[in-house]
Amino acid sequence: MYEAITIKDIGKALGLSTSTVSRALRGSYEISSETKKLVLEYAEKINYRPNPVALSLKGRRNCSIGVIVSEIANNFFSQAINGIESIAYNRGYHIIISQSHESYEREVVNIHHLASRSVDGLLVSLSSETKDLSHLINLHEKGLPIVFFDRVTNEINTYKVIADNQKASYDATTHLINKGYKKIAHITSAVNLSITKERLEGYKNALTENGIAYNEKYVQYCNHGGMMTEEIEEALKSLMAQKQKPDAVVTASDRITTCLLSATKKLKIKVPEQLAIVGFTNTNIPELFNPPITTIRQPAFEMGQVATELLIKIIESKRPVTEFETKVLDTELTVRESA
Amino acid sequence: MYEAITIKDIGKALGLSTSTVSRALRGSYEISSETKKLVLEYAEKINYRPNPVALSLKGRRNCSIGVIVSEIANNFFSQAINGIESIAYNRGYHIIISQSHESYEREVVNIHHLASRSVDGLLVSLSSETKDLSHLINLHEKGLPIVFFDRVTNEINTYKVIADNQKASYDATTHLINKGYKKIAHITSAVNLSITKERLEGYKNALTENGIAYNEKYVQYCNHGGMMTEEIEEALKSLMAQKQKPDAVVTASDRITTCLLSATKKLKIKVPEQLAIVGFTNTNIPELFNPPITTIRQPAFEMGQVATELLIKIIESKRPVTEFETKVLDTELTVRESA
DNA sequence: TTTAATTACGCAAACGTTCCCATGCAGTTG
DNA sequence: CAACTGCATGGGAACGTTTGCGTAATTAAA
Repeated sequence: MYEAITIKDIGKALGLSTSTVSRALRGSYEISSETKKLVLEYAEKINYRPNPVALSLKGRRNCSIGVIVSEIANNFFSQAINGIESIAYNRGYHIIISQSHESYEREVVNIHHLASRSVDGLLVSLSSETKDLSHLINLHEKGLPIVFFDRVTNEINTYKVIADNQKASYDATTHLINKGYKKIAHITSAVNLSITKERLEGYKNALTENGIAYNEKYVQYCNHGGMMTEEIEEALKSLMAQKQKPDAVVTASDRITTCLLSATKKLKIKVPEQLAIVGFTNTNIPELFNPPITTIRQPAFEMGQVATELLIKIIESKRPVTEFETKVLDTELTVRESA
Repeated sequence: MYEAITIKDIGKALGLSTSTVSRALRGSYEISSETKKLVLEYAEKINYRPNPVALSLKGRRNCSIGVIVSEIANNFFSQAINGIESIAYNRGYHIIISQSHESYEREVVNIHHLASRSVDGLLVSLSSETKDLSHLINLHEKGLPIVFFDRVTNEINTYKVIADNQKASYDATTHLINKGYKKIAHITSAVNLSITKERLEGYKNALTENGIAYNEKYVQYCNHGGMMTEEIEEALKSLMAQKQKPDAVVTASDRITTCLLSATKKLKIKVPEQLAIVGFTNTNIPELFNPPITTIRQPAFEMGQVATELLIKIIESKRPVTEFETKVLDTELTVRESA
């Protein structure tokens, strides 16, 4: 279709073999500086670009990183992606973004696609449906560098970057308790996600430490993570239908928080009078909501940056990396009118 | 790195040549049905996946579509991408997303990267800095299918998908006029974008048709399209510093609208008492803002879908497509309290 | 029975690049 | 002057796949 300029064309034009041209372009010490200069200048002139597909076939790095998240249309992830890109761009890497839409099947398909297009590494935030990790374990065992962020797993030993979810929801819950709320509910994501567990843990700890009994009925899991508004609405209805209506709620994700606010409006529940809300969200405009919303903000951009740095570190490491750690970044609780 | 299963492995295991295996997998008529069955079953069994990199090298389609937008962290674009993906996924295409961050340079680099990874086609929404289109013209002339959406150009003859921007901002402006506002400002994106021109046109038309003089000073261009909050704040300050302060404003993009609302809060300008606002935005939660905001909503998801269908149509067309059209989709004005 | 057609398969080139292994030549050493 | 070294370069295989062409075996037609 496009007849791109190849190394052969250069060779032909200059009366050199392809091997010489290839070496000259890579600056091999074997090539005389005159020839190098000649080749380099000519290549520059005709605007030669090596064909990355051919490079991939030869098994060389192609300086691209695959990113898979559940949903781009989500403040947290889009900010994280911007962080990823900010580092990748500086280090000469391209990023290829893919979405799982919280579907296990799509996650598998997309990860295979990325791997088979021979990205040099993968930045992964798991879908909420994912329980079986064999697709990733396979790739990891074959040596593909992988770094997890936000939604991680401990079935794979590699670098992970997460927010201090446990502490964040502990603080949020404690804040509510200190404000005098006693019947605090928790609306959270799919039960098997790492973030769900961590956030639930913090919530529980805060309750028990303050002598409030943990009530299972106050915890609502949303398997679609807020992608479906009905789900949140159901959760809210189910909470408000209980004999002991909760007077506050800690929400565990970006979409859940905004959807919940929407749902309270729809069901005419007054915030914070009837129900106080403090939620995880990375919206840029929490103060514009009615009421301005008390938020737990994750350092999304920074998480993306850190994850990318770690990934590139593995990719560029001469020897296989075997010592990994999990970076835990601080969150930020900002109190506004909703709680 | 990963030793994937190749066609050779299958051949070796089955005592067949690679060509036979290849043909059997593609269902060639030259291969006996027994052999086909044998190969197919074995391939299935060992979970063979053709190497897309090798396929690309051979110049075959690889069923992937490159998408470039200015910014993912933008309701309009993330919804459009979801629309793109919904079609692509059904038709067996993968999408590779890239951001220009409104930078011409990044747009060029990323488009080259996508093209050189031999995507089958490109879905493009131009960056606000882009004036020179030679990078795209080149690819287009070489036969790479390209469809533009939202931010288009008429320098390239291909399919385009846009919202009816002219009508949308005409309607919005008319709505303000009907509400009694007379001093209507317009905060918009970079001056050279197609959407900017179209939206400005509608704004102007509404004014003149209602006997209101068009005032150049009431139009503020934001070259970063709302990516920088300061820019919007400056625009607002500059408007409010005029002798004849505007009493209403039509904002021309997602980020501009929310940033403007933020800025009014910061500068303690009451909406809609001191300044009415109606804006283009695709936020899912316009009713949650304070005040609930009057919006012009673009059919982002649908635009993505239509653009993708058209692109795949070009990609899969046997003969070169030469007749193109520009699809114009309706927008939706929803009146809320901000105007 | 000979010849032609058909079927079912293999060989090898090609895509663009890298890289190991020559090869030729100049200069140096003994 | 033979043997070696170092240098600059070329030849060609390899990566995984497709595909044009060739060909053996079988079958059908003459």
